[in-house]
Amino acid sequence: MPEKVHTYFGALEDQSSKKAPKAIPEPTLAEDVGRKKRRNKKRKRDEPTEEAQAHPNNVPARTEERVKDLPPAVNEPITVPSVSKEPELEASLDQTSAPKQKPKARPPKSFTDTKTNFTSLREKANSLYELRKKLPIFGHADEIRQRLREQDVMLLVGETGSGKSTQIPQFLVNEFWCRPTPAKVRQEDGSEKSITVGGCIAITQPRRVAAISLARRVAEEMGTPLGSSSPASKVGYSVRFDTSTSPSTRVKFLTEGMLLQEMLHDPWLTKYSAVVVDEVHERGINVDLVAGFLRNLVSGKREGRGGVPLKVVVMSATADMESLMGFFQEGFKEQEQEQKQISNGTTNGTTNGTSNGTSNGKSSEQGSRAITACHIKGRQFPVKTIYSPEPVHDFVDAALKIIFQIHYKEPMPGDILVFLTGQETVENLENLVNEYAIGMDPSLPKILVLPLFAALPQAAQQRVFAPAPPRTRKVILATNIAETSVTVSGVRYVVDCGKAKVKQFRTRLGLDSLLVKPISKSAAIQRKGRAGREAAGQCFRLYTEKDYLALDEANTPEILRCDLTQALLNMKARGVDDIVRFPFLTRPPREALEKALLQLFNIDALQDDGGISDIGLHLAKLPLSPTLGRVLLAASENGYDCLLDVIDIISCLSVENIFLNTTSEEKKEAAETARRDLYRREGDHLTMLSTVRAYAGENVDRKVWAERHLVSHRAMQSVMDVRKQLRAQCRQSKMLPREEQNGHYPDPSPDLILQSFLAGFATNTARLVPDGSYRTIVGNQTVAIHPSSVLFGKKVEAILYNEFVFTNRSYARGVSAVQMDWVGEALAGR
DNA sequence: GAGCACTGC
Repeated sequence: MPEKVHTYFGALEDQSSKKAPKAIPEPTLAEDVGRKKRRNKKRKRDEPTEEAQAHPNNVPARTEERVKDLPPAVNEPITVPSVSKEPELEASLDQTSAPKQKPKARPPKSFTDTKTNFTSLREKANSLYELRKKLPIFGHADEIRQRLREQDVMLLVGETGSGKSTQIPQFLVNEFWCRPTPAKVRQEDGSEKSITVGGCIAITQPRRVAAISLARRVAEEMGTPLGSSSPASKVGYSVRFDTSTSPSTRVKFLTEGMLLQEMLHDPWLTKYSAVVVDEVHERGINVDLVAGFLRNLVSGKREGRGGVPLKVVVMSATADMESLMGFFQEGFKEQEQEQKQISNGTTNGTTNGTSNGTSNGKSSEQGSRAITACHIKGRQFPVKTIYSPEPVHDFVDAALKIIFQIHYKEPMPGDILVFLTGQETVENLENLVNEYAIGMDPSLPKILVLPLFAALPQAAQQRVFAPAPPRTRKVILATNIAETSVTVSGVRYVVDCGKAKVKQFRTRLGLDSLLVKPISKSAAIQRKGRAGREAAGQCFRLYTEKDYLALDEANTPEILRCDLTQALLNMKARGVDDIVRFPFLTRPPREALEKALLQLFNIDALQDDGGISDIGLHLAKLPLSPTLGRVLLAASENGYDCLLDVIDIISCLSVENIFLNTTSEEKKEAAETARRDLYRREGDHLTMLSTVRAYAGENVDRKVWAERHLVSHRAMQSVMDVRKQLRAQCRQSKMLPREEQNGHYPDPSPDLILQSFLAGFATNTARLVPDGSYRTIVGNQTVAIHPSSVLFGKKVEAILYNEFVFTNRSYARGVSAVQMDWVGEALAGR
């Protein structure tokens, strides 16, 4: 039986004690994104077939007559015969609180599509509607709409399974405030310009897969084609390398990074009537920036939107709403104070209607200035927690015992998901389980061990999603990837080691460290929840209850753990002059901010007065770290050939490792032989270049080529995507000639290439000292060349490195040999 | 002698 669904709404009455309807598993977000072209082609091929299968009696319509009488894209109702009252459809008709608008005052653009089978799309949508009605959030549609009519900012806690990500955009899309609105904005020269503001809802997601699969699901539910597949499509998405929207798009799922990028070009987000920020609790650095910019946008005078409000919905799965509430309130307060000062302090009624954490909306004199909050309980089956009675020293060993204990005692079906720290522990445990399984009682069900980590080739990852063979229990050994990015169905038992590898940037040393640390309570709860998606489950924590209680409440926000150079560049490019006054959701330490500013000065991204330079503006628009972007600009001054070569290398540096890890001795030797013709004695940078050139020049079968050279085909596909994007961007900004010359590339010039790199990485250098070790030139830290480098074990005058990381010791990764006088010149030039 | 997870016009 499902747990009781308990739902309450702000300060309103408690509606608990309703029984939950039968759970519907959310669509899994685990599907492979694949490559853009392949998917786009596939989608076009597959969709009609899928529909035909779903409705065997429905002959796919070729006809135009069905299509031509479709209403325009906006306000097109889906007829739901069995439902007497569908709140969503009434939204645009309900004018009790909305200002009256002539229905056809400004008819939205209509685009016709003669190819899509709209009838079958609608039938699908109608059948999905029955499932939507059962989502915990569904009953609150009216209330949510009502509140957002009155207020601009809403905070929504929606637990896993509440349906918030798919339903909220549908609740809002037909609201009167969500229509394109004509507005006048004052331009820099003082003249007025007429523009259209709004009409579209943006929903941000931290991950690409989530953005794409949510868009696909919402398109189905709304009975509209997806993205660019039809000009009449109302739902689209936008992620790097893959944007699929149409002229009629009204609901757009995008990654946080993509929204930031859009904001660089359109700071007032004039396309949007609302921005829904989903999964804020994950607190990636991009979501912090988005939140800061949005706060400035809603609490400011909206002059760039001609005064048209922007609605902001901030959604989180965990209940830490107080800090968010305070965050947005402060923005409104600051603005009130400013206005007070302007109007000489004679305004009245400045009390904010949100003092006790909730707002009843109507009473607030600030109207749209108030913030409203609501909490929707999720749908989750109960999960029993079993703690280790004693502290555990070896969690691999402890996990092994628990896995077999579960397997012997617990009934089938019920797969086991084990959370470990990394590839190494996963592979160790994999071997152990397989060894023990050999001696298992043959009358017992079999065990199928499946590793799952990001570096695993795609095909191996997919095995995890296949259902277990008969009489077999799946044991999935996963890293953090299974905590948020990937949902595995069939899991009823979770084993949680309580640890994860965490990356932490140490400002003072300019060093990234990757260390095993205890997870937070909210991560522990998230892991546990993975056992209760489909039925009641159990979670075995390989730590004591006391240890659990001592854990941090939430994960450390990324903004406190990473290099801030890129974030600050983005802010500067958006015209934030005073970084210290920027509304940070969590303020990073002053030292970290200063260090990042210094770095931006060092690469000429800022002028002496702290304002952004032309170089900085250019860098902000590149899909690269500012440092790599600087290298690209430097290379462009060394001629087309150098720039093309540097693009190839930068493309490699901005994706995961392109060389496959070799585990066995045997493979290692094979790899050495296979890769010998790729290795360059100048170092890793030139080795990457020769690899990209060889891969790109392979016309027969790149996959086979990659396998033979023990190069990751998946990584190389990303490299080619980045390379293409960077080349296109360089052509656009005239750094490369318009035409792509597909000719023969001359031999690279290692000196020019490495000198270009020094323009961004002059401080990432080390020299050989008499004892045979390397010391950083700035800071005099000892650093060792990473074993994955082609220069590992070699001694050269000086090295340039891409990354300085600490695991067991300090390593330089991505290393090339440079001359000391180049380094001297690069450092003197600043 | 070694590789947590995400992400970008």
